[in-house]
Amino acid sequence: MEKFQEALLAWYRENPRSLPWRGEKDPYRILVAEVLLQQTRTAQAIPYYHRFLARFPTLKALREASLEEVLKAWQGAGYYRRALHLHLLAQEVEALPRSYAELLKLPGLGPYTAAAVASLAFGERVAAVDGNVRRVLSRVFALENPAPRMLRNLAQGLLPQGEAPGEWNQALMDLGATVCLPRRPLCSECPVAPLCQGRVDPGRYPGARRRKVREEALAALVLWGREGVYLERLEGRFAGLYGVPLFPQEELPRRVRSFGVDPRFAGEVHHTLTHRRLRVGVYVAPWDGEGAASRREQLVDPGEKPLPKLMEKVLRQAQAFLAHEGILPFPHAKAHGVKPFEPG
DNA sequence: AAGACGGGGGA
DNA sequence: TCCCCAGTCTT
Repeated sequence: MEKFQEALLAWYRENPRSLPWRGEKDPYRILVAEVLLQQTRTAQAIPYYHRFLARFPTLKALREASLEEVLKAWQGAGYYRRALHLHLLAQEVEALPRSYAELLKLPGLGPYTAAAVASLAFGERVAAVDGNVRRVLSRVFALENPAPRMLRNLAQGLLPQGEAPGEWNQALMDLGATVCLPRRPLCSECPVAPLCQGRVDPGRYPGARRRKVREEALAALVLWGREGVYLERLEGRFAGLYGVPLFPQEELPRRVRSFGVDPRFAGEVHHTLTHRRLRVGVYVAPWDGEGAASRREQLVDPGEKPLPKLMEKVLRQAQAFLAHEGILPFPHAKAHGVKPFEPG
């Protein structure tokens, strides 16, 4: 496999991607990049990388911030548990541990991220196996459905002796990201194509994972007043973020009764998650919190809270409806701009 | 082993 | 539409 290593390293020296965290030495900044990159495309992660680090430049700054501030900086990036784990981790350790084994114990760090940080920041000889590496190795060795364990062993055995482990890991990932593409790989440009056992049928390796998408009918209740909208801290899905009450469609009558309101239908919004298609009926009602003193203080400007994209859609829909009806919108209306109301 | 967890981009 | 992304955590 020496030829494989030489060919890939030679290619990488000529074709490295230019990324904000390339050449970065600060383990904390490397960690933030790697966590942001979990299940997230590089192009999507880059703006958040800059935003997050501008706000929390050091582990200490992150530690001293509130969870809500951290989530606010993460808003829009998705998989919000990542932000929670980063904040948690900052409380747990004074400084980042320097070994793979210790890094693996931290919340939010699995085999990939621990290996990436250990190799990139501390030069440890551990292979980082992400989706790119999985795809590259599956093709090179014609593996249709390799187990994570055997893939890690395989990658570990491939680490070259004379090369910095971090460089090697990045070389493998760059190849996957720019040449060994999921669909229609650019085999004619691939430095290891002559050694690739899967080249005859790249689409076969690794085999496709199928996922079933289920539909969910929900209702959102937008209670608005002069001071803002009634928001609560969400649990389960979008845990830690804020939003208007969201529940299964069939619970609408019960929830309406419990708030003592008489809402109007403001339209529907759709939102897709990895394994779910959400169809959300938006219902709006004026509300001043009367008869529910404990809730009155929850009337806030949504712009101040970390909201998931779904809630932004819901609020936009509600606000468009109110504008269409000539009703005074809630304070945050201007922040998002008013879109024409579209019935149905 | 399977499901949950966001959001977006490319074919 | 479907795929899947520099994955991790929980049943």
